[in-house]
Amino acid sequence: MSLKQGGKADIVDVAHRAGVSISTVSRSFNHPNLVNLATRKKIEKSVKALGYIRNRAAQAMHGRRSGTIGLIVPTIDHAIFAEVIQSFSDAVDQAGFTLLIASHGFDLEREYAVLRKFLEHRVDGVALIGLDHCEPTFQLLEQQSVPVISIWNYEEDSRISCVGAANREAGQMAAKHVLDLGHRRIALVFPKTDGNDRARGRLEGALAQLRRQEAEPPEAWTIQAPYNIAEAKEACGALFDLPERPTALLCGNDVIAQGAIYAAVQRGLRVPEDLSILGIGDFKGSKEMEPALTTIHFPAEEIGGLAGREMCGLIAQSEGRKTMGQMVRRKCQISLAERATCLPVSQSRASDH
Amino acid sequence: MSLKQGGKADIVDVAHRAGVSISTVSRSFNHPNLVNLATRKKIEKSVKALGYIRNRAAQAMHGRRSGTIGLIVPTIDHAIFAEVIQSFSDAVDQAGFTLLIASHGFDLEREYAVLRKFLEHRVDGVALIGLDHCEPTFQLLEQQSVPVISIWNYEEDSRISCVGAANREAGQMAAKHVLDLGHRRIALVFPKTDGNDRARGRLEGALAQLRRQEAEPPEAWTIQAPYNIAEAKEACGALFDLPERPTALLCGNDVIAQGAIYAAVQRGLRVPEDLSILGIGDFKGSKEMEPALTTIHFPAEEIGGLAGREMCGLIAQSEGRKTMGQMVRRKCQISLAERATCLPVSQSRASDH
DNA sequence: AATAGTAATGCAAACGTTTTCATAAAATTT
DNA sequence: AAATTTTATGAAAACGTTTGCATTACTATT
Repeated sequence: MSLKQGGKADIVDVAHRAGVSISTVSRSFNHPNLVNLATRKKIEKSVKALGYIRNRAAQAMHGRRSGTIGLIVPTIDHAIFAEVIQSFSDAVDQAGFTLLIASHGFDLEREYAVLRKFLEHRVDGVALIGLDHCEPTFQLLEQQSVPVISIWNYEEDSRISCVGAANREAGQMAAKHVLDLGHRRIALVFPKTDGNDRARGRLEGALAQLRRQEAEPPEAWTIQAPYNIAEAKEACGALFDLPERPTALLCGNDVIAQGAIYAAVQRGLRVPEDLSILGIGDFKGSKEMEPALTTIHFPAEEIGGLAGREMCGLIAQSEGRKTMGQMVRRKCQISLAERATCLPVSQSRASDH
Repeated sequence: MSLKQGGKADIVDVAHRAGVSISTVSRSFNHPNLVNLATRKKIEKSVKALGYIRNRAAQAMHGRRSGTIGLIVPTIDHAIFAEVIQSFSDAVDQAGFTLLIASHGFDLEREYAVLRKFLEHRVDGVALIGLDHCEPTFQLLEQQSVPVISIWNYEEDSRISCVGAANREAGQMAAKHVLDLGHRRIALVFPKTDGNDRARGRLEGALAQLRRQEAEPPEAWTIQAPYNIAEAKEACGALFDLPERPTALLCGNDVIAQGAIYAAVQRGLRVPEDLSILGIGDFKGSKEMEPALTTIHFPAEEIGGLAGREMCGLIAQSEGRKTMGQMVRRKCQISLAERATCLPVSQSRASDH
C-alpha cells in the first residue's frame, strides 16, 4: 500500500488503494463504459496518487497490439527523408501509435536485421522506404504476415503495399522539360542506383526520354554523386571543367542540384544563362533559393501523411484475423515546378569556346 | 507441433520441436554458455525451422530492460535535429537498443504527453532536446527515476544530465566576431525563445556582448523568424527594406542565415560587400555555399553520438538498482568558422544612401 | 410478486517469457 | 569406490496485464 517510493506502482497497488479488484481497474482503462462512474473516479484518484503508469509490454502479451509502428529508412539525415518521416510520424501519432525508427545507411542487409529487431518488439506494422529490398526481408514479412507499407515509390505491380510517386515519370518529366526548352547537350548527375529504386527509376526515366529524342548524353556526362551537397558540388565541378560543357544539367534530386549551382557559381558560370539546372524533389527551401530552383515537385508531406494513415488502416483491418490484409497502392501526383534555373536554349548565352 | 502456419511460433513450440524444455530454450538465448553445445544447435535448428522470433514484450515483463530508448525532439524535419538524431540513433543502435522517436512541435505540454507514452512502453532511458521543460515533465522523470539525458545545450547547473554546447557562448562568440570586424550597425534575427533554451541562450549571449561594447541594436533591428528558409527570407527582406540598413546580420542559425542571403541577393545586395552575415550551427552544406557561410561551428554529430553513448552508460549503471544514477554533464566545444560571408567594415562598400 | 433482463464487479486462467530451485548425470577428487 | 563438485536440464513460480465466466444486486416487465 505504501508502494509509491520506487515509482513502481502496480495495477494491483492501484486496485488495493481504490478498494476494487484488478479486473475493474483494467476495465476502467480499456472499457470505461463497463464500469460505474463513481468507481472510475476512485480508480483515477488512486492512479494519480500512486503515479501509476500502465505497462504496454504486459498488454502486448495478450495478443493485443503493442501500439507501435516501425519505420526503417536509409538515413534520417536527408532533407528528403526528414520531411517524410515527420509527416508519417504525425499521422501515426495521431492514431495513438508510437514510432520506432531505425536507419540502415542504404545497406539492405542491415535493413533485414533491423526488421527482425522490430519484429521482436512486436510492432503492429512496418514501413519501409522504396521497393528495393532483399529476398529475406520480403520472406520474413510474408511469413510473419505483418502489415507493411512502402513509402516514396509507386509501382503498379509492387510486391508490397506502397504509397508514393512514380519516379520513372519524374525522370522522364525532367528530361522532357529540358528537351522542350531546346537543349540537346544534356548531362546527368545521379546517385548510385543499386538498392535504390527511387534513383534508378528517375535515371531510367530520364535516359529513356533522352534516347527517344536522340539526345543521349555521352558517358562523360553521366556522372555519379551521392545525395549530399559537398560531394555533389565537387562532382559537378569536375564535370564543368571538362572541355565540352553541357547546356543543361539533370540532377537526381534537389540537393545535388544545389551542389551543382554552387559549383557553377564557383566557376563564374551563370545559372541559368550559361547553364540550365533541373532538380527533382522540390525540397523545402528550393523555391526560396536565388535563383529559385526549377524542379519536379514531389508531395513529400502528402506521401508521408498518406502512408501513415494507410498503415494504420492496414493494421486496423488485420485485426479481423485470418485474412492476410489487402494490398494498397496509392500514387501521388508529381508536377513540374518551373522556376528560375532553366532557360530555353535560344535565350542562353552561346557559351562555346 | 505444426504451428508454423501462422508464423506465430512460440518458445514452447521451439522447445517441443527440439525435444527440450522451455527453460533450456530460454537459457540458450540469454546464457548460451550454460547450455550444451549440441542442445544449442538443436534449438537453433528448431528456431530456424519454425521461423521463431523472440518476444521482447514478454521479456520486458520480467523487470528486464525493454531494450528501447525514447527520443523526444521538437521536430524531426530540421537540418539541426536530423543530424543529431542520426548520430544519436547510430550510437544507441550500436549498443543494441531500439529507438522510439516522437516530436512535439515545440509544445512542451505535448512533450509531457509523449514522455508518458514512452514510459508506458517502459523505455530504458529518455533523451530530450534542450533543458527547457515543463515542471510535470521533470517531476515525472524524477518520480519514475528513469535515466534521462538532455541533448544540445550545456548548462553547468542543469537539472538533468546534459550533453551539448554552451549556446550563450555561441551567441557571444558570434557578436564578438562582427564587432571585431568593426561593425557597429548590427541586426539580429532569431526565432521565438520561449520554451527554446538554445535560441534564448544564443540571443542573450549575443545581446550581452553587444551591450558590453555599446552596440545594442535598435528595436527594429531585432526581428523574429522561425527556423525555416521561407519565413526567414521574408523577415530579412522586410528588414533590408527599412530606410536604415545594418552592415552586419547575426542569425539564430544557419537556416535563417541562408534565408537572409537569399533575401539579400534578391534585392541586389552583395554579401559580404554590402552586408556581412553570420550564422550559428554550421549545418551540412554551409561550408559549400557560395559564398561560404561564416558561422559558429557546432559539432552536431559529436554531440549526438556522445549523448547516445552517455545514455547507454546511464542505463547500464542504473542496472545497479537503488542508486538514482549519477548526473552527467558534457560540454562540447564550439568554434568560429571564418568563411566568406563576413568582411571587416573597412573593406565593405560604404552603402549609405 | 415473480421473472427476466441489465449493470457492475470479482475470480482465475491465460499471455510468453525468465529465473530460482531442485535434480540427475557426469566428471573430479579423495 | 565413495564423496564431492560441476554441468546440463526441467518444473514451476513469477512478471503485470486482459478477459471469459460467474456472481450479485438492481431495474424493468409481466
